[in-house]
Amino acid sequence: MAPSIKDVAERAGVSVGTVSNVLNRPDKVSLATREAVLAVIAELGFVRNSQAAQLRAGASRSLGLIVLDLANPFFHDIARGIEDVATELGYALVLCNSDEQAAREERYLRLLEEQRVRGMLITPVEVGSERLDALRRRGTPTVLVDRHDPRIDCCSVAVDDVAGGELAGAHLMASGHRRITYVTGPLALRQCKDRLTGLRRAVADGGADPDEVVDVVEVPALKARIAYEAVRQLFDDGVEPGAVFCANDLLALGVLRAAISTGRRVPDDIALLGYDDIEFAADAAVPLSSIRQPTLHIGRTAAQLLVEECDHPRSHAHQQIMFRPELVVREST
Amino acid sequence: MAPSIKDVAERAGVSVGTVSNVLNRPDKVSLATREAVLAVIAELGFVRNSQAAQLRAGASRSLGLIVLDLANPFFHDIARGIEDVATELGYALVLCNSDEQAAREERYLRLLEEQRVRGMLITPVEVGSERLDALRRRGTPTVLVDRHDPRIDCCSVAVDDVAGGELAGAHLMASGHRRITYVTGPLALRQCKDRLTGLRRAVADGGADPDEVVDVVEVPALKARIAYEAVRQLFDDGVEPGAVFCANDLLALGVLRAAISTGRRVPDDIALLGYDDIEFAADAAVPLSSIRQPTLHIGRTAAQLLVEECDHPRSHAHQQIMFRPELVVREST
DNA sequence: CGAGGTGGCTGAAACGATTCACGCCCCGAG
DNA sequence: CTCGGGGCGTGAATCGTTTCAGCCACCTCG
Repeated sequence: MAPSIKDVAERAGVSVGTVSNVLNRPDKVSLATREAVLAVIAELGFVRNSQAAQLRAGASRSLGLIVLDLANPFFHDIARGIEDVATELGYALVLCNSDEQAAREERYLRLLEEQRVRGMLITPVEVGSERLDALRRRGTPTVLVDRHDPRIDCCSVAVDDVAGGELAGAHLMASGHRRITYVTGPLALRQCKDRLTGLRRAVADGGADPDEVVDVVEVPALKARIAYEAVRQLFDDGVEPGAVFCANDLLALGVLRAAISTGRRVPDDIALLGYDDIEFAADAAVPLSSIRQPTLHIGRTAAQLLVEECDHPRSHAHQQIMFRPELVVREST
Repeated sequence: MAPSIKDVAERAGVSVGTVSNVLNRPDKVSLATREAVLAVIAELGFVRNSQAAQLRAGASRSLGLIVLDLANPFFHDIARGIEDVATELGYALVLCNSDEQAAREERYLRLLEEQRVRGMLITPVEVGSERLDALRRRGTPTVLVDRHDPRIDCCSVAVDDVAGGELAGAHLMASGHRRITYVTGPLALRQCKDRLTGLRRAVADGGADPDEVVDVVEVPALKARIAYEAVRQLFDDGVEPGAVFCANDLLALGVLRAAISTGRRVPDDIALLGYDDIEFAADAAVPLSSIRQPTLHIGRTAAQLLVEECDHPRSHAHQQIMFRPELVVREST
């Protein structure tokens, strides 16, 4: 089949040990031999079998990443940051998409553990997964991404959603709004709830009563269409929200569509603020103001923490890192 | 370190062969032994080392996929289709993102070959890559995705872009437009060129002169912002395109923004037709008509072809499959 | 009672790369 | 001339799993 190091050795008239040395510590081999071996490698089209190498070495040079949804620009950018750092530091990244299904997550966890990844980055479908815990106990360094789990002791990188909500609230208050509609996905999601908490806190800090200022419209999914329909319904009911803060940009896009399709002007009739600052936000019919999360940075940091733990397991100390989001003002507010 | 099959065997008081049998052909082992072994496996937290298994087996159960840009919904959906089929058929998928950089593609090709993937799915940065060719010659089954290369003999799955352009042209002609602006990325890209070819053909088929009907606006990148600026410029120059066909939805989103921000009505003042039917198309301020490519189906088919070749290399015959796109009419035309 | 079968299990070989203790050769110093 | 040492190479052991020839005990049937 594919030529092995042994075939190369035979053809070049040297021992397998020497071929291995050419590959891994060329300075230990005389120039003449090295060149002869390299010539044979090229001639035979030899490609190292990394499974065998890693089996012998006892540890691979790859990291596993399991995200909830690669189609989501938020996770996509995080993955990108992780990949960049992993590559820089000489690790390969195996990218997996759990699609928010525990069964898929479970399958990937097993797969990655069987492949003996050196470390794992994961946004778990639900915190406290048994399999994940087992993986950690068996000694695979693990970093939680966009999640914290106070019960388990490991590194994590997340974003302060309460602070994001505060940023939003402060911005809308500063623009003079005294009635703010919060369009959100299920409040059972921590992110959605935290952003509301922040929003109310900012309103209170502005000297107003959150209960009077903030109206909540909870929709069952973080999708543009759903928000569009919910807001159309609002309009039909005669409600005219002067300022809308959305739990993510997709919802905001839906609200924008509802406004534009009914002849309302943004930001004149309705101020609109999103969350996440996805790529489409800037290119929407009215460029959206949004709360930006430092996605690339999150990814980079997570990868750095993980590699640090992989490379220096003894001296490593777990860290829980919390990033602060940032307000991006465009034309919708 | 991690317990091996040998540790399990010792603890259970059986031979390693028996443990392996419990894992791989449980019917060959008596109930009592099987249960005893499984109990020890659970107790020790044994996880099979698939590197060793695959080394011994001489072939892995994983496929490699290298796409140009995972952030692009088109590729994302294709990847999804591939992943689904791979999983169904018992293969794992290793997902890589070349980001349209030849160097990254090259690196991933090497990585995947070293990992001995069983087969490869790829949208090459440029057709005729040396390394890819070498990989094929060395015997790794390969399927081209969204590309054809007449010079090399392998399976491929693509979409007929000329047909897509025709669909667009016919639709706009049928709506009574006798002046069509084609907003496109670099015509050096085959897709952009083919879609134009199709558009002109449809115009000719409709009994009109393509040179009179079709205006081309070529912009340097397939990005919303660029299209927005180009169309604003058009407006400033006093040009009023009655119908715009865009080489992809991102461009169309940019055109839509230009129209809305200048008070023009879609579709009344400008009919607008996109390409790809990305998720955002349906939720744009004015839901976009678009040409849909059967992305999931492309992915599924590509994976099926590849697995077929992997599983039956002797009887396999290469196929070049071409899908036809489909017109989706919404509110923008 | 013996031959033949069969179910259940054993143990060693093999996969391909890495590593390391050890040999060989040659040169220079004493 | 001898001894020591450095530079190059060698080849066997090793990683964890799978596979397969073969062994044992027991059963069945003539």
